[in-house]
Amino acid sequence: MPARVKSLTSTSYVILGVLAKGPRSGYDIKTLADRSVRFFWNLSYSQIYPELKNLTDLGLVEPESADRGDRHRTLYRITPSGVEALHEWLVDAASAPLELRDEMLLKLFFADAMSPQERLEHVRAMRRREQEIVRTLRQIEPLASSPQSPPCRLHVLQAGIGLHRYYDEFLAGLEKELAAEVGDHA
Amino acid sequence: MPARVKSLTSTSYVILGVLAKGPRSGYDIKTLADRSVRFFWNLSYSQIYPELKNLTDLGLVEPESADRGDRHRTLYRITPSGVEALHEWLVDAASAPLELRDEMLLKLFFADAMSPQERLEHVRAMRRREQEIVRTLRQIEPLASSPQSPPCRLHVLQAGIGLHRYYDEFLAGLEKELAAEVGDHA
DNA sequence: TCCTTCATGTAACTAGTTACATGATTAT
DNA sequence: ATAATCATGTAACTAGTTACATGAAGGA
Repeated sequence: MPARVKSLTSTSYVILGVLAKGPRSGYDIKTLADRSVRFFWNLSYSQIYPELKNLTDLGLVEPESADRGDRHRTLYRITPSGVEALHEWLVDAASAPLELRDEMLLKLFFADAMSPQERLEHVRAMRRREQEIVRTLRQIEPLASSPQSPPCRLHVLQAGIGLHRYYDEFLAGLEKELAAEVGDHA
Repeated sequence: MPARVKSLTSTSYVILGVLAKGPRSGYDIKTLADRSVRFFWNLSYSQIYPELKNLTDLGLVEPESADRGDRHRTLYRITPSGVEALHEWLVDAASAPLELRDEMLLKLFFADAMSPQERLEHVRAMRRREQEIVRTLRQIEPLASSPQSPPCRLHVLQAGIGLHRYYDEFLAGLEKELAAEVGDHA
């Protein structure tokens, strides 16, 4: 008797999508997700392990023991039903909304309650953050450019790099404007 | 004896930020947020009303009855402690991470399991979504450009418009590439 | 009369984060 | 030795969504 089974969420499909390339452990899934989808869909261990159980109950993945010495390890393999479920989700054209949450942009929105100097410092902090994200994404680029990796992976990475570069450039314009106001040309 | 008080979240500060302009009802806060911060920080009634109580317990806002006829109505006014709390949050330079969640980008990431035609259709759906967001944001522009509105409001709106326009342009390039592949020049 | 807007809230659920807990293997 | 990586999970909490529930005022 299977445990009460939950329906699938985007997180479930991320896991199925990763497993579509071959059997992986929960740990592998986390590592791979951190190097790819993390920037627009983050996963944590406390979501992955329970979800692997749920997918097993639904017959969409199958666990297989793959211990290495005393270290116990379970690989999960996607089943034909799993492949089917993944494909159904993929081709569903229902347009999900983009969700953006940016506390720093929120602060910028209320920045009239800050001094011009504080505003300027805030925009600079935002720029540092964006530049850091771009650096991180660029480090992944060689992986996504390899011939084993399908082109869509690189497309998505380039979208991410482009968006964060655009954001930084926008903030650069704003920084200039605010710096002129303050008389700070650092 | 105040109820158990929760500490402040970004959502609390959005409410304080709105109330900094003057007393508002929960309903007003929702309406204003929907026309401004919604695109990078969404609020729902079921967050607003309990949070107004919490902020009251903390002494950061004060309720005042402002019934209109038989329709009962409570306005909340920010207190000096509330203004202080808002300012402390604003100037805290701790760089919060940007959170982006985009299920459609997720599908694009796994698009190698789709046919080229399906991929193309997906990118077109994404473009329609981005164009719709840009249209909505542009409708807000006159409000944010008015002299009563501080410049930071307009800056944030322009950041949003720019980002979504950039996203659409990126997808346009991708669409072109995929259309050439499929031999579809619609 | 009927629809929209104004107005306030709760209950139940779903999703996600953080902290905790453990221990083997591999590289330095 | 010891630090990093591999490996798996739970418990408690926090945040957020969806559905429900109600009703007055104002405009068409």
